Amino acid sequence: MSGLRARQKADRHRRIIEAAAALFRDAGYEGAKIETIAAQAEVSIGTIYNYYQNKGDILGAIVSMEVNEVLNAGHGVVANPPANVGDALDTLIGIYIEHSLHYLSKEMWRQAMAISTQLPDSPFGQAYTALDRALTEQIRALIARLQTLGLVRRDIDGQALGELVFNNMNMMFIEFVKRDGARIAELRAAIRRQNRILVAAIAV
Amino acid sequence: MSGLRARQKADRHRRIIEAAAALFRDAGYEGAKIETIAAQAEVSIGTIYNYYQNKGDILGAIVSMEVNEVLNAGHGVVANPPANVGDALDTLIGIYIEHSLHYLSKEMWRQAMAISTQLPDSPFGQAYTALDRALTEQIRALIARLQTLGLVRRDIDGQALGELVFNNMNMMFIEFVKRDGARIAELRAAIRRQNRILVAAIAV
DNA sequence: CATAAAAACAGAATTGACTCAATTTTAGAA
DNA sequence: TTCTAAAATTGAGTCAATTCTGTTTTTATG
Repeated sequence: MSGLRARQKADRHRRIIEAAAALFRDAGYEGAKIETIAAQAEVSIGTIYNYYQNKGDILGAIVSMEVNEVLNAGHGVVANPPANVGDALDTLIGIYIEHSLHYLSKEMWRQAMAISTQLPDSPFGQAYTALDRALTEQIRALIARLQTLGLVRRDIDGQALGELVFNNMNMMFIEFVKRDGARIAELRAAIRRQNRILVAAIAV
Repeated sequence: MSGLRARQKADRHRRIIEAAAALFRDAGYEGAKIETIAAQAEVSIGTIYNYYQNKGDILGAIVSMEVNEVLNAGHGVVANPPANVGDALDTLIGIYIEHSLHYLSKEMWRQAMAISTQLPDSPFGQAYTALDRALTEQIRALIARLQTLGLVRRDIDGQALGELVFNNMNMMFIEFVKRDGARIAELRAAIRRQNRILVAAIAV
Protein backbone atom coordinates (compact mmCIF):
# COMPACT_ATOMS: atom_id res chain seq x y z
CA MET A 1 0.00 0.00 0.00
CA SER A 2 2.98 2.33 -0.28
CA GLY A 3 2.97 2.65 -4.02
CA LEU A 4 1.88 5.42 -6.32
CA ARG A 5 -1.30 6.14 -4.41
CA ALA A 6 0.46 6.76 -1.12
CA ARG A 7 3.02 9.02 -2.76
CA GLN A 8 0.38 11.05 -4.53
CA LYS A 9 -1.52 11.34 -1.29
CA ALA A 10 1.46 12.69 0.62
CA ASP A 11 2.22 15.07 -2.20
CA ARG A 12 -1.31 16.41 -2.33
CA HIS A 13 -1.37 16.83 1.43
CA ARG A 14 1.81 18.86 1.20
CA ARG A 15 0.54 20.99 -1.68
CA ILE A 16 -2.72 21.75 0.13
CA ILE A 17 -0.95 22.72 3.34
CA GLU A 18 1.55 24.90 1.52
CA ALA A 19 -1.12 26.65 -0.49
CA ALA A 20 -3.26 27.18 2.58
CA ALA A 21 -0.39 28.44 4.73
CA ALA A 22 0.56 31.00 2.09
CA LEU A 23 -3.01 32.16 1.66
CA PHE A 24 -3.76 32.30 5.39
CA ARG A 25 -0.70 34.47 5.78
CA ASP A 26 -1.52 36.77 2.88
CA ALA A 27 -5.29 36.99 3.00
CA GLY A 28 -6.08 35.90 6.55
CA TYR A 29 -8.13 32.86 7.49
CA GLU A 30 -11.51 34.23 6.40
CA GLY A 31 -9.99 35.76 3.30
CA ALA A 32 -8.53 32.47 2.11
CA LYS A 33 -11.23 30.81 0.04
CA ILE A 34 -11.28 27.03 -0.32
CA GLU A 35 -11.68 27.54 -4.04
CA THR A 36 -8.41 29.50 -4.13
CA ILE A 37 -6.57 27.01 -1.96
CA ALA A 38 -7.75 24.26 -4.29
CA ALA A 39 -6.58 26.16 -7.35
CA GLN A 40 -3.17 26.92 -5.80
CA ALA A 41 -2.71 23.32 -4.75
CA GLU A 42 -3.89 22.11 -8.17
CA VAL A 43 -6.59 19.89 -6.77
CA SER A 44 -10.36 20.18 -6.80
CA ILE A 45 -12.55 21.42 -3.99
CA GLY A 46 -13.83 17.92 -3.47
CA THR A 47 -10.33 16.59 -2.97
CA ILE A 48 -9.60 19.09 -0.25
CA TYR A 49 -12.64 17.84 1.61
CA ASN A 50 -11.46 14.31 1.06
CA TYR A 51 -8.26 15.18 2.93
CA TYR A 52 -9.64 17.52 5.60
CA GLN A 53 -13.05 17.55 7.20
CA ASN A 54 -13.38 21.29 7.01
CA LYS A 55 -11.46 24.51 6.59
CA GLY A 56 -10.54 24.56 10.24
CA ASP A 57 -8.76 21.23 10.00
CA ILE A 58 -6.42 22.66 7.38
CA LEU A 59 -5.42 25.42 9.75
CA GLY A 60 -5.26 22.78 12.46
CA ALA A 61 -2.64 20.80 10.58
CA ILE A 62 -0.47 23.92 10.33
CA VAL A 63 -0.92 24.84 13.98
CA SER A 64 -0.13 21.31 15.12
CA MET A 65 3.24 21.32 13.34
CA GLU A 66 4.00 24.61 14.99
CA VAL A 67 3.14 23.52 18.52
CA ASN A 68 5.14 20.34 18.10
CA GLU A 69 8.18 22.45 17.31
CA VAL A 70 7.51 24.44 20.46
CA LEU A 71 7.34 21.26 22.50
CA ASN A 72 10.63 20.16 21.03
CA ALA A 73 12.28 23.44 21.89
CA GLY A 74 10.97 23.10 25.42
CA HIS A 75 12.75 19.78 25.93
CA GLY A 76 16.10 21.48 26.24
CA VAL A 77 14.97 23.69 29.10
CA VAL A 78 13.49 20.78 31.03
CA ALA A 79 16.71 18.80 30.64
CA ASN A 80 18.89 21.68 31.71
CA PRO A 81 16.93 24.34 33.60
CA PRO A 82 18.32 27.61 35.01
CA ALA A 83 19.29 27.18 38.67
CA ASN A 84 16.44 29.36 39.93
CA VAL A 85 12.76 28.49 40.01
CA GLY A 86 11.52 31.82 38.68
CA ASP A 87 14.03 31.88 35.84
CA ALA A 88 13.34 28.28 34.95
CA LEU A 89 9.61 28.89 34.53
CA ASP A 90 10.24 32.14 32.73
CA THR A 91 12.66 30.52 30.30
CA LEU A 92 10.29 27.71 29.38
CA ILE A 93 7.32 30.02 29.03
CA GLY A 94 9.49 32.42 27.07
CA ILE A 95 10.26 29.70 24.55
CA TYR A 96 6.59 28.88 24.14
CA ILE A 97 5.58 32.45 23.59
CA GLU A 98 8.41 33.57 21.36
CA HIS A 99 8.12 30.52 19.12
CA SER A 100 4.37 30.78 18.91
CA LEU A 101 4.31 33.85 16.77
CA HIS A 102 7.16 32.80 14.53
CA TYR A 103 5.05 31.14 11.86
CA LEU A 104 1.50 31.84 13.00
CA SER A 105 -0.11 35.26 13.07
CA LYS A 106 -2.35 36.33 15.93
CA GLU A 107 -5.31 35.96 13.61
CA MET A 108 -4.41 32.35 12.85
CA TRP A 109 -4.10 31.65 16.57
CA ARG A 110 -7.49 33.21 17.23
CA GLN A 111 -9.09 31.06 14.58
CA ALA A 112 -7.34 27.92 15.76
CA MET A 113 -8.36 28.48 19.37
CA ALA A 114 -11.92 29.29 18.36
CA ILE A 115 -12.24 26.14 16.28
CA SER A 116 -10.82 23.98 19.02
CA THR A 117 -13.49 25.13 21.47
CA GLN A 118 -16.24 25.21 18.88
CA LEU A 119 -15.62 21.69 17.61
CA PRO A 120 -13.78 19.86 20.38
CA ASP A 121 -14.52 16.48 18.79
CA SER A 122 -13.24 17.28 15.30
CA PRO A 123 -9.80 15.91 14.44
CA PHE A 124 -8.19 19.25 15.12
CA GLY A 125 -10.21 19.87 18.25
CA GLN A 126 -8.87 16.67 19.74
CA ALA A 127 -5.36 17.34 18.51
CA TYR A 128 -5.40 20.79 20.08
CA THR A 129 -6.52 19.42 23.43
CA ALA A 130 -3.75 16.83 23.24
CA LEU A 131 -1.21 19.57 22.54
CA ASP A 132 -2.43 21.55 25.55
CA ARG A 133 -2.01 18.45 27.65
CA ALA A 134 1.49 17.92 26.30
CA LEU A 135 2.46 21.46 27.24
CA THR A 136 1.00 21.02 30.72
CA GLU A 137 2.93 17.79 31.04
CA GLN A 138 6.15 19.53 30.01
CA ILE A 139 5.70 22.18 32.67
CA ARG A 140 4.99 19.44 35.18
CA ALA A 141 8.18 17.70 34.08
CA LEU A 142 10.15 20.89 34.61
CA ILE A 143 8.76 21.19 38.13
CA ALA A 144 9.64 17.55 38.85
CA ARG A 145 13.16 18.24 37.57
CA LEU A 146 13.46 21.25 39.85
CA GLN A 147 12.29 19.12 42.74
CA THR A 148 14.99 16.57 41.92
CA LEU A 149 17.54 19.36 41.85
CA GLY A 150 16.37 20.44 45.27
CA LEU A 151 15.12 23.82 44.06
CA VAL A 152 11.44 23.15 44.67
CA ARG A 153 9.97 21.73 47.85
CA ARG A 154 9.30 17.99 47.65
CA ASP A 155 5.90 18.23 49.29
CA ILE A 156 4.47 20.41 46.51
CA ASP A 157 1.67 18.89 44.36
CA GLY A 158 3.55 18.98 41.06
CA GLN A 159 0.57 17.97 38.96
CA ALA A 160 -1.70 20.69 40.31
CA LEU A 161 1.08 23.24 40.09
CA GLY A 162 1.83 22.36 36.49
CA GLU A 163 -1.82 22.79 35.60
CA LEU A 164 -2.01 26.09 37.43
CA VAL A 165 1.03 27.49 35.64
CA PHE A 166 -0.09 26.26 32.24
CA ASN A 167 -3.70 27.39 32.61
CA ASN A 168 -2.66 30.84 33.67
CA MET A 169 -0.12 31.17 30.88
CA ASN A 170 -2.55 29.85 28.29
CA MET A 171 -5.32 32.22 29.34
CA MET A 172 -2.89 35.12 29.23
CA PHE A 173 -1.82 34.02 25.76
CA ILE A 174 -5.43 33.87 24.63
CA GLU A 175 -6.01 37.43 25.79
CA PHE A 176 -2.76 38.40 24.15
CA VAL A 177 -3.73 37.14 20.70
CA LYS A 178 -7.12 38.77 21.05
CA ARG A 179 -5.54 42.23 21.18
CA ASP A 180 -3.53 43.06 18.09
CA GLY A 181 -1.72 45.81 19.93
CA ALA A 182 -0.50 43.63 22.80
CA ARG A 183 3.30 43.20 22.96
CA ILE A 184 5.19 40.03 23.83
CA ALA A 185 7.36 41.76 26.42
CA GLU A 186 4.31 42.93 28.37
CA LEU A 187 2.76 39.49 28.22
CA ARG A 188 5.88 37.88 29.63
CA ALA A 189 6.20 40.50 32.35
CA ALA A 190 2.58 39.99 33.42
CA ILE A 191 3.02 36.23 33.61
CA ARG A 192 6.26 36.65 35.57
CA ARG A 193 4.43 38.83 38.05
CA GLN A 194 1.71 36.21 38.49
CA ASN A 195 4.18 33.37 38.82
CA ARG A 196 6.11 35.27 41.46
CA ILE A 197 3.38 34.38 43.95
CA LEU A 198 3.80 30.72 43.14
CA VAL A 199 7.57 30.86 43.16
CA ALA A 200 7.54 32.36 46.62
CA ALA A 201 5.33 29.52 47.79
CA ILE A 202 7.25 26.61 46.31
CA ALA A 203 10.94 27.54 46.23
CA VAL A 204 13.10 25.81 48.82
CA MET B 1 -38.27 59.36 21.95
CA SER B 2 -39.96 56.83 24.25
CA GLY B 3 -43.13 56.50 22.26
CA LEU B 4 -44.40 53.79 19.99
CA ARG B 5 -41.12 53.31 18.19
CA ALA B 6 -39.13 52.64 21.35
CA ARG B 7 -41.74 50.24 22.64
CA GLN B 8 -41.79 48.29 19.40
CA LYS B 9 -38.03 48.18 19.41
CA ALA B 10 -37.85 46.72 22.91
CA ASP B 11 -40.58 44.27 22.03
CA ARG B 12 -38.79 43.07 18.92
CA HIS B 13 -35.54 42.72 20.83
CA ARG B 14 -37.31 40.57 23.38
CA ARG B 15 -39.04 38.44 20.76
CA ILE B 16 -35.78 37.82 18.90
CA ILE B 17 -33.92 36.84 22.06
CA GLU B 18 -36.71 34.56 23.22
CA ALA B 19 -37.00 32.85 19.87
CA ALA B 20 -33.24 32.46 19.61
CA ALA B 21 -32.84 31.13 23.15
CA ALA B 22 -35.51 28.52 22.57
CA LEU B 23 -34.00 27.45 19.28
CA PHE B 24 -30.43 27.40 20.55
CA ARG B 25 -31.59 25.13 23.33
CA ASP B 26 -33.61 22.82 21.11
CA ALA B 27 -31.58 22.70 17.92
CA GLY B 28 -28.16 23.89 19.08
CA TYR B 29 -26.38 26.98 17.85
CA GLU B 30 -25.54 25.73 14.38
CA GLY B 31 -28.92 24.09 14.06
CA ALA B 32 -30.79 27.31 14.76
CA LYS B 33 -31.19 29.02 11.41
CA ILE B 34 -31.59 32.77 11.26
CA GLU B 35 -34.55 32.22 8.98
CA THR B 36 -36.25 30.16 11.69
CA ILE B 37 -35.42 32.62 14.44
CA ALA B 38 -36.90 35.36 12.28
CA ALA B 39 -40.06 33.38 11.66
CA GLN B 40 -40.46 32.54 15.36
CA ALA B 41 -39.91 36.15 16.36
CA GLU B 42 -42.28 37.33 13.61
CA VAL B 43 -39.75 39.69 12.07
CA SER B 44 -37.82 39.49 8.82
CA ILE B 45 -34.24 38.35 8.41
CA GLY B 46 -33.22 41.92 7.67
CA THR B 47 -34.66 43.14 10.95
CA ILE B 48 -32.62 40.66 12.92
CA TYR B 49 -29.52 42.07 11.30
CA ASN B 50 -30.69 45.55 12.10
CA TYR B 51 -30.71 44.61 15.79
CA TYR B 52 -27.65 42.35 15.91
CA GLN B 53 -24.52 42.47 13.79
CA ASN B 54 -24.39 38.72 13.36
CA LYS B 55 -25.65 35.43 14.70
CA GLY B 56 -22.99 35.39 17.38
CA ASP B 57 -24.21 38.67 18.81
CA ILE B 58 -27.62 37.15 19.46
CA LEU B 59 -26.03 34.39 21.50
CA GLY B 60 -23.85 37.07 23.05
CA ALA B 61 -26.84 38.96 24.36
CA ILE B 62 -28.10 35.82 26.06
CA VAL B 63 -24.72 34.95 27.53
CA SER B 64 -24.22 38.47 28.83
CA MET B 65 -27.46 38.42 30.79
CA GLU B 66 -26.38 35.13 32.28
CA VAL B 67 -22.92 36.28 33.35
CA ASN B 68 -24.33 39.45 34.85
CA GLU B 69 -26.55 37.32 37.05
CA VAL B 70 -23.49 35.36 38.09
CA LEU B 71 -21.67 38.55 38.99
CA ASN B 72 -24.62 39.63 41.06
CA ALA B 73 -24.71 36.37 42.92
CA GLY B 74 -21.00 36.73 43.60
CA HIS B 75 -21.50 40.05 45.38
CA GLY B 76 -22.93 38.34 48.40
CA VAL B 77 -19.89 36.15 48.90
CA VAL B 78 -17.49 39.08 48.62
CA ALA B 79 -19.48 41.04 51.18
CA ASN B 80 -19.66 38.15 53.60
CA PRO B 81 -17.03 35.51 52.89
CA PRO B 82 -16.52 32.24 54.81
CA ALA B 83 -13.87 32.67 57.51
CA ASN B 84 -11.34 30.50 55.72
CA VAL B 85 -9.37 31.36 52.59
CA GLY B 86 -9.87 28.04 50.84
CA ASP B 87 -13.58 27.96 51.55
CA ALA B 88 -14.02 31.58 50.50
CA LEU B 89 -12.47 30.96 47.08
CA ASP B 90 -14.33 27.70 46.70
CA THR B 91 -17.64 29.31 47.53
CA LEU B 92 -17.24 32.13 45.03
CA ILE B 93 -16.02 29.81 42.29
CA GLY B 94 -18.81 27.41 43.15
CA ILE B 95 -21.37 30.12 42.54
CA TYR B 96 -19.84 30.94 39.18
CA ILE B 97 -19.78 27.36 38.02
CA GLU B 98 -23.15 26.23 39.33
CA HIS B 99 -24.95 29.27 37.92
CA SER B 100 -23.20 29.02 34.59
CA LEU B 101 -25.01 25.94 33.41
CA HIS B 102 -28.39 26.98 34.69
CA TYR B 103 -29.60 28.65 31.51
CA LEU B 104 -26.80 27.95 29.06
CA SER B 105 -25.88 24.54 27.71
CA LYS B 106 -22.28 23.50 27.26
CA GLU B 107 -22.70 23.88 23.54
CA MET B 108 -23.85 27.48 23.91
CA TRP B 109 -20.82 28.19 26.10
CA ARG B 110 -18.51 26.64 23.55
CA GLN B 111 -19.97 28.79 20.81
CA ALA B 112 -19.86 31.92 22.91
CA MET B 113 -16.24 31.36 23.88
CA ALA B 114 -15.29 30.57 20.30
CA ILE B 115 -16.93 33.70 18.97
CA SER B 116 -15.28 35.88 21.58
CA THR B 117 -11.81 34.72 20.53
CA GLN B 118 -12.63 34.65 16.84
CA LEU B 119 -14.08 38.16 16.72
CA PRO B 120 -12.64 40.00 19.73
CA ASP B 121 -13.66 43.37 18.29
CA SER B 122 -17.30 42.57 17.62
CA PRO B 123 -19.82 43.92 20.13
CA PHE B 124 -20.04 40.57 21.85
CA GLY B 125 -16.31 39.97 21.69
CA GLN B 126 -15.73 43.16 23.63
CA ALA B 127 -18.57 42.49 26.02
CA TYR B 128 -17.22 39.04 26.77
CA THR B 129 -13.76 40.41 27.53
CA ALA B 130 -15.36 42.99 29.81
CA LEU B 131 -17.24 40.25 31.63
CA ASP B 132 -14.05 38.28 32.13
CA ARG B 133 -12.46 41.38 33.56
CA ALA B 134 -15.41 41.91 35.89
CA LEU B 135 -15.10 38.38 37.20
CA THR B 136 -11.37 38.82 37.74
CA GLU B 137 -12.09 42.03 39.55
CA GLN B 138 -14.61 40.31 41.79
CA ILE B 139 -12.08 37.66 42.76
CA ARG B 140 -9.57 40.42 43.44
CA ALA B 141 -12.15 42.15 45.61
CA LEU B 142 -12.70 38.97 47.58
CA ILE B 143 -8.97 38.68 48.19
CA ALA B 144 -8.80 42.30 49.31
CA ARG B 145 -11.70 41.61 51.66
CA LEU B 146 -9.89 38.61 53.09
CA GLN B 147 -6.82 40.76 53.57
CA THR B 148 -8.90 43.29 55.46
CA LEU B 149 -10.27 40.51 57.62
CA GLY B 150 -6.73 39.42 58.37
CA LEU B 151 -7.13 36.05 56.69
CA VAL B 152 -4.71 36.73 53.84
CA ARG B 153 -1.22 38.14 54.20
CA ARG B 154 -1.05 41.88 53.52
CA ASP B 155 2.10 41.64 51.42
CA ILE B 156 0.44 39.47 48.77
CA ASP B 157 0.03 40.98 45.27
CA GLY B 158 -3.76 40.87 45.19
CA GLN B 159 -4.05 41.89 41.57
CA ALA B 160 -1.72 39.17 40.31
CA LEU B 161 -3.32 36.62 42.59
CA GLY B 162 -6.80 37.50 41.38
CA GLU B 163 -5.69 37.06 37.79
CA LEU B 164 -4.03 33.76 38.57
CA VAL B 165 -7.12 32.37 40.27
CA PHE B 166 -9.48 33.59 37.56
CA ASN B 167 -7.31 32.46 34.66
CA ASN B 168 -6.92 29.01 36.10
CA MET B 169 -10.61 28.67 36.86
CA ASN B 170 -11.60 29.98 33.44
CA MET B 171 -9.28 27.62 31.60
CA MET B 172 -10.61 24.71 33.64
CA PHE B 173 -14.14 25.81 32.78
CA ILE B 174 -13.25 25.95 29.08
CA GLU B 175 -11.95 22.40 29.19
CA PHE B 176 -15.04 21.43 31.16
CA VAL B 177 -17.50 22.68 28.55
CA LYS B 178 -15.46 21.05 25.81
CA ARG B 179 -16.14 17.59 27.23
CA ASP B 180 -19.82 16.76 27.38
CA GLY B 181 -19.17 14.01 29.87
CA ALA B 182 -17.34 16.20 32.40
CA ARG B 183 -19.12 16.61 35.73
CA ILE B 184 -19.37 19.79 37.81
CA ALA B 185 -18.26 18.07 40.99
CA GLU B 186 -15.02 16.90 39.39
CA LEU B 187 -14.35 20.35 37.97
CA ARG B 188 -14.75 21.94 41.37
CA ALA B 189 -12.58 19.33 43.03
CA ALA B 190 -9.81 19.86 40.48
CA ILE B 191 -9.87 23.62 40.95
CA ARG B 192 -9.85 23.21 44.73
CA ARG B 193 -6.78 21.02 44.46
CA GLN B 194 -5.01 23.63 42.34
CA ASN B 195 -6.00 26.47 44.62
CA ARG B 196 -4.72 24.57 47.63
CA ILE B 197 -1.18 25.48 46.56
CA LEU B 198 -2.10 29.14 46.50
CA VAL B 199 -4.02 29.02 49.74
CA ALA B 200 -1.02 27.51 51.51
CA ALA B 201 1.10 30.37 50.21
CA ILE B 202 -1.16 33.28 51.08
CA ALA B 203 -3.11 32.33 54.20
CA VAL B 204 -1.98 34.08 57.37
C1' DC C 1 -2.59 -7.90 -19.78
C1' DA C 2 -7.54 -7.73 -18.83
C1' DT C 3 -10.79 -6.55 -15.28
C1' DA C 4 -13.44 -5.77 -11.24
C1' DA C 5 -13.43 -3.62 -6.78
C1' DA C 6 -11.84 0.09 -4.05
C1' DA C 7 -10.22 4.58 -3.49
C1' DA C 8 -9.87 9.13 -4.85
C1' DC C 9 -11.29 12.97 -7.73
C1' DA C 10 -14.07 16.58 -9.80
C1' DG C 11 -17.11 20.25 -9.83
C1' DA C 12 -22.08 21.30 -10.00
C1' DA C 13 -25.63 21.80 -6.63
C1' DT C 14 -27.03 22.91 -1.96
C1' DT C 15 -27.16 25.50 2.13
C1' DG C 16 -27.34 29.13 5.25
C1' DA C 17 -25.33 33.58 6.96
C1' DC C 18 -25.38 38.06 5.66
C1' DT C 19 -26.24 42.43 2.42
C1' DC C 20 -28.70 45.98 0.14
C1' DA C 21 -32.03 48.61 -2.53
C1' DA C 22 -36.81 49.34 -2.38
C1' DT C 23 -40.76 49.97 0.55
C1' DT C 24 -43.27 51.00 4.74
C1' DT C 25 -43.87 53.13 9.14
C1' DT C 26 -43.26 56.73 12.59
C1' DA C 27 -42.50 61.40 14.51
C1' DG C 28 -43.16 65.86 14.41
C1' DA C 29 -43.96 70.33 11.93
C1' DA C 30 -47.15 73.22 9.50
C1' DT D 1 -55.32 66.66 9.43
C1' DT D 2 -51.57 66.41 5.99
C1' DC D 3 -47.05 66.14 4.71
C1' DT D 4 -42.04 65.10 4.85
C1' DA D 5 -37.79 63.43 6.51
C1' DA D 6 -35.80 60.02 9.20
C1' DA D 7 -35.87 55.42 10.88
C1' DA D 8 -37.00 50.80 10.42
C1' DT D 9 -38.48 46.79 7.89
C1' DT D 10 -38.43 43.58 4.22
C1' DG D 11 -36.93 39.61 1.46
C1' DA D 12 -34.74 38.51 -2.78
C1' DG D 13 -29.98 38.20 -3.97
C1' DT D 14 -24.88 37.27 -2.99
C1' DC D 15 -21.20 34.69 -1.38
C1' DA D 16 -18.45 30.99 0.31
C1' DA D 17 -18.28 26.55 2.86
C1' DT D 18 -19.72 22.08 2.44
C1' DT D 19 -22.15 18.03 0.27
C1' DC D 20 -23.24 14.84 -3.23
C1' DT D 21 -23.02 11.99 -7.14
C1' DG D 22 -21.07 10.44 -11.26
C1' DT D 23 -16.37 9.68 -13.28
C1' DT D 24 -11.58 8.48 -13.29
C1' DT D 25 -7.52 6.34 -11.44
C1' DT D 26 -5.17 2.82 -8.86
C1' DT D 27 -4.63 -1.66 -7.07
C1' DA D 28 -5.07 -6.49 -6.77
C1' DT D 29 -6.21 -10.76 -8.96
C1' DG D 30 -6.67 -14.33 -12.47
